[in-house]
Amino acid sequence: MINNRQLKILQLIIDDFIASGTPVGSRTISKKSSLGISSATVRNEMADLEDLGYLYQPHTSAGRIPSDQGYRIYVDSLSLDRALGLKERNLIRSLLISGKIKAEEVIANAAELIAGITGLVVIASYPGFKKHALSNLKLIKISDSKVLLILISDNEVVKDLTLSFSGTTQAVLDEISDALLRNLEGSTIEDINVKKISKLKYDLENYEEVIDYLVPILRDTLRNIDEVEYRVEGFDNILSVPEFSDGLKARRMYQLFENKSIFKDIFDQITTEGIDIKIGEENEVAELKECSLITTTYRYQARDFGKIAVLGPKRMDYRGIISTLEYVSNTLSDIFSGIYL
Amino acid sequence: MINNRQLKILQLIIDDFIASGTPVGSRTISKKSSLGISSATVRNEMADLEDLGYLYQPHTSAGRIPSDQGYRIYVDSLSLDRALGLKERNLIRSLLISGKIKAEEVIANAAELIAGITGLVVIASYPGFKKHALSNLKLIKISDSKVLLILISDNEVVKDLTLSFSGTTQAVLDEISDALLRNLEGSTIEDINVKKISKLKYDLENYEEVIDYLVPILRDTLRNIDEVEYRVEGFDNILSVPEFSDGLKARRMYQLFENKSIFKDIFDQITTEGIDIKIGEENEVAELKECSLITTTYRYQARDFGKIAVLGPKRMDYRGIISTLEYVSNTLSDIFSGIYL
DNA sequence: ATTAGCACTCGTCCTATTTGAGTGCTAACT
DNA sequence: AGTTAGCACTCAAATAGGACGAGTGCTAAT
Repeated sequence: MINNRQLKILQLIIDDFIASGTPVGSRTISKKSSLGISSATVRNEMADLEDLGYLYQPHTSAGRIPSDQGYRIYVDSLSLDRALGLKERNLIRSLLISGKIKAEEVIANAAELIAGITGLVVIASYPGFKKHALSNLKLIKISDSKVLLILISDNEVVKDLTLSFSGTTQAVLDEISDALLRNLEGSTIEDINVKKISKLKYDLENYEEVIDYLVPILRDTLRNIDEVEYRVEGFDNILSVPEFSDGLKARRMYQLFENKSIFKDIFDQITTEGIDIKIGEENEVAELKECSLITTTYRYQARDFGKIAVLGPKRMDYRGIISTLEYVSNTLSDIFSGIYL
Repeated sequence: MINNRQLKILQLIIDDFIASGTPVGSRTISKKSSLGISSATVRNEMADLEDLGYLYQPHTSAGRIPSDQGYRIYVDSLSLDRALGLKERNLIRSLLISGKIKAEEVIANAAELIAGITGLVVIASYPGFKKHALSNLKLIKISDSKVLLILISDNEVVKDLTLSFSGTTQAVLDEISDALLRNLEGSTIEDINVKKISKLKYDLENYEEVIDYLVPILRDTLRNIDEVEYRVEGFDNILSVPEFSDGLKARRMYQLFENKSIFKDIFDQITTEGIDIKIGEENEVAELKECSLITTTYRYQARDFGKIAVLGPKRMDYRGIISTLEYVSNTLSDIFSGIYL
């Protein structure tokens, strides 16, 4: 299929293209390569590599550019040994263990760090909420017509929701809160349904009316809780990437990120644990077919994962990004498993 | 100083420049104007207007562009009668009264609406928190080591803060919450100090230790509550504005908005109530000296105001934006005063 | 005071022309 | 049989040169 020398040449071409962004010619490779090969030979090999679909020419008299397939074989053959030095590792770890309390903040911090290192956009997902058990709950009076509902899950995620709810006192709300919690504690959010809520009536005989009023509001509210939340860091980086810096493309990217549902699409295509790489057309999300996406998962609790993705042009530093992402996600897993407490 | 005809010509030039974005020549004005004036005459007047500092030429053989001073006199002479038709007013009002519950959502909604209408960036500030009285408070257990503090002010703003706080039960937290509220209710957030919190000890004899632990945490937390929060809508619009659409400028703008403190600077320069217009160099914020900023205030409660600003290139539709902003802020004031309940 | 007319300026657009980085192919070399 | 020197060829990008035209300022006539 592809012989050793061809692979070596392909790697050199891609390395050069990633660095320069311009099509790579045979002479450049001939000079660089330690193989002691003339440009004519390189030309012959390049022609073969093009026939195999790993390279293409933007126009006849230009150098070569890697195709998605070319990037793929390049990435698969990448060696990650010593990609990250001890210094870098220590720096990353110390920046991750920065004393943030909330899981959200830790993740946001990590995403920002990766964005800084890679100069690309980072998308992170927080652990889910719907699939976790309710561990605490409180209704708090905001005003005569509004009540705040606070939900806390056993993975320490906090949700607050404002309900329209009038004519009550905090004392009554406290009683209702206690009763709700008694009945719902331990249920997962998605298991909380009308039946469970309605049972409260037996528990709170004096407040039947209030319960009747509250049930439909609560049901609708719970139904609309998002399963996962997302965080984007380093969007501004993309505005400096030549591939995206014209106004129209930048705007499309911005608008893409405004609709949170895109993040679900992006992450749902990743089914494996650990590092996953989607190059160009390999992406199922249409808007990202000009991009590469490197994703990793971090372990949050026993069986719960969050994901972190780096998004950028296909021409990106795969080696560095993979190593960084791998190290950060491992460190996050350690942090959440309590190793650094 | 400047005579009637000169003003008229200046207005025509600026109208044309706002619409076209290209320097305006004497022939264009001569044809458009109802004054029945030849291009030569217009040229003479234009030369005078340039001497007066209202116009300038980007290069010798080009038409004229308004200076900041020119925009200023143009804006000051603007008539706003019937700038907004009944249809538009009704549409705006109906979109504002969209059944949102939270004040934050109402404002975000309004900002988005204005961004859509004007095609520019909108920055809105929510009413403050520190200067309002505390109306409700609750400590909620998140996990063994974390507690959530919910603060509600009498202007219905909700703040939630996560505290590091271990080894307690919800029952204890409820008692402490009640005691805290008894002592602090009605105080403004900025008035809550160590002395007030410490008095709790007399109220909660059994929990001295807990209180000792809580006091410094609470004090630091309260000190760090932001006075005002901000919301930006329509940032993507700026990516389509020719004046800002190159990558570097767009990135600078994005980064400018990432540091929330810039919003304080932007709004602090506005001291008047109602519509305020800052054109180019009139802006005290250095990064906005190429922009125009139109701000308005809306009344939230008796003596509390929020602000909404439209930010864009100096070449913007002042008339339309001012009218829209004025109408929206008035309608918001009405909504918050309860007229539409 | 206004305007027609004219010379002049200068950015923009269009059209060669040149340049140079690159290719593919062939024939000679090892 | 694989490698390489050599050469003709291609084509994007850079350069140079007009021509164009939108604009000005000034002057002289109305």
